[in-house]
Amino acid sequence: MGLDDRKLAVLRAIVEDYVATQEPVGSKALVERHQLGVSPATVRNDMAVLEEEGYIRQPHTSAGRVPTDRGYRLFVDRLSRVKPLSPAERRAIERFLVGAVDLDDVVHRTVRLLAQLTRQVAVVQYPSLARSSVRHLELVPISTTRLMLVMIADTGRVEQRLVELPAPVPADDVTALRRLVNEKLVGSRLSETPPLVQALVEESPSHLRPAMTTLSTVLLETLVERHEERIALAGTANLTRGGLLDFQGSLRPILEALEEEVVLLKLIGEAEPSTTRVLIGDENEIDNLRAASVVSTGYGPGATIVGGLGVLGPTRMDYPGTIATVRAVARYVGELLAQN
Amino acid sequence: MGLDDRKLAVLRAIVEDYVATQEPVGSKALVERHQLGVSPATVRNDMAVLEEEGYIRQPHTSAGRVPTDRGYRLFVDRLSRVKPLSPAERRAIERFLVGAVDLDDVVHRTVRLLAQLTRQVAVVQYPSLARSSVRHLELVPISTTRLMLVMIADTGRVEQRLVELPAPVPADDVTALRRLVNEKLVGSRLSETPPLVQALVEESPSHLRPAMTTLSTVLLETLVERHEERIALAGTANLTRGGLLDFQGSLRPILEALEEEVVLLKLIGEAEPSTTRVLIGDENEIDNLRAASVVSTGYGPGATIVGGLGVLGPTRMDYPGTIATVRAVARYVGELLAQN
DNA sequence: GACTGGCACTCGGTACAGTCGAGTGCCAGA
DNA sequence: TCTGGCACTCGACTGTACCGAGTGCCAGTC
Repeated sequence: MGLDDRKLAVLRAIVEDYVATQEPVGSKALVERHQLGVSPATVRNDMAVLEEEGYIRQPHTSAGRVPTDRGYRLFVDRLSRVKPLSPAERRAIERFLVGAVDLDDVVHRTVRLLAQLTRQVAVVQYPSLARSSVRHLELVPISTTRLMLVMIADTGRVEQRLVELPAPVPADDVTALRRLVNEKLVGSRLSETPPLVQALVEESPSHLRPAMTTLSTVLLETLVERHEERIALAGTANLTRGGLLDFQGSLRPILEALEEEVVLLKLIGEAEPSTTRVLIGDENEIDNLRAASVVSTGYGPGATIVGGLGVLGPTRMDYPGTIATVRAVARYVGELLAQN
Repeated sequence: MGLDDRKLAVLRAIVEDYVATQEPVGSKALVERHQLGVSPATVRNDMAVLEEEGYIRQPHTSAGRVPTDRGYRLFVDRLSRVKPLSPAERRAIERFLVGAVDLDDVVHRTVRLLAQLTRQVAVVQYPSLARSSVRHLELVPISTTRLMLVMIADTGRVEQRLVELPAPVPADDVTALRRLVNEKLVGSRLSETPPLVQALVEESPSHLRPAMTTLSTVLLETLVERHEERIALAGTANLTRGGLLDFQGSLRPILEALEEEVVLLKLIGEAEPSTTRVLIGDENEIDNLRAASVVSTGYGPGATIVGGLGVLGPTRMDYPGTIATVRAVARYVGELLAQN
């Protein structure tokens, strides 16, 4: 049972109108606003088919039609025309991102920009440590038995951990430790460090062995294994746009999900190069977000991906516009990172 | 026109009942639930006086009474009895905060704990740089003309900035710079550094002068002047408790305000030692938060204050319980910080 | 003078009936 | 295959009536 071109055009028109007006759209309004070249009655027949196929549905008998998740999916996959960014948006992006002083700043600006442009909830993942390389490791003595380990990654991320040494370590030894770890680890990807760290312990002179052992434990455990991912969020106030119509009036589950970093990471962290992922309503694995859609993509300097970013909004969302914006922002951020 | 003891008891009963039930409380229900020892008619007379004085009001003619902001204020100042923490809460606090590995971790755990215990929106300010001292400054060469400046503060905060040097600086000079800044600045409070930094530039050998000048600019501008405050937030989902009754159904302004770091800082950042500040509804200077109350206090190791924390909720809030929890959490966090 | 019981009154909430109109499905005809 | 027409459905809105919680007031009592 194929859908001919006109039926697809009808679906597209329904999606576009519903997204714009937020009201179920009827056959009459449809022919008035779009040049379909047929009468309302014909459109009604098409609608009946579309409904049977599960692309649209009627909220109640005497109302217009509303797209289903499946309808949005078809729309996104086959019907939406790419919407180029307006010059104003383009300018906004550039203006927003120049002058960022450090990574924190870049991420914060980006997430706000994204929230503002899409008028939805924006999420930006910090460059993943798993995808970073070590640029420098610093050991700062806090007391004789305590070191602050500072790792600077090539992506700009800086992580610090307190290391409790088993025994006091003199300043000279700290210098030696610093030299050793830097020689061995600088330049390598964090995901590849475990064997290197192992070797580091084995190769270190015996008087440094105990300290190096604790140090390596901290390194492995906190930086590599449970690789600390960070997330920035903005625009939650946008959830309240459209009154209580979106999310059927229960913001609760959405807000709860947004507080779980793990959930957010799942949403936007699994980015693949140069694809933009769109999850619509039910397609979402997280129950709390079944009423929402997510548009996400990866970003990074050049062609490599170091993290993800995206937005979350009602299924009734301007997909073409949102996709365009998300992509554009990701590209700009990538360029920005490439400069450093 | 003094309020005698019974009128105060009536006000207290109204506040307690309204907070518990979220429904306007009438004279009859009041005498049933509290041992006031008088008849409903008498209570009604008292209520009339309380209303005249602006402590309570009637949402509509045929309804019970509801406390006004002024009523809550009186309640908080003179009527509420301190509510000791339950052992369960006490245990929760301890359990939640042990095992924190670094400052980020402490702050995140704290803000979640606070949100969970009070069932409201929790805000925790990172230890303020203005109130921190320099523990160590590190310069990491990124390229010949770029340094990463890492400052470790005694409060555990670690800040990094990229420094663009006017001309290439050899490794030896970086070492010299590092030694100079550390000698001069370690141990001093950030708020007191400007004259020291000035001296640093003037005293530095001429071949280091240009680099030191840029370095000092970065130091002053980004770390001292617009001293970067950081904030953690949790529990926004709690805003949706109590349906749409609180905040008269418009979460919007609240969510917007919560996204503004400046606003949050104003709320909880102006902490004075050992006081717990309670801002009720209208008392709040921020228009968007006129429908909310804020309970905040300072925290820090020992008696010193390094930052603020607090919660935000509906004016209809369990003030005694919230105040007790906020204080307790602040105390525990202080102890935790003192250990480092 | 302070408290109480009684009573009339107010007014939001709910239930119900009636009307309106947008939108549909179906069918006969072009 | 499309179209115009028509009967039908059902949510939204309006107006009415009623109930009851809660009040204010007043006369009476301690």
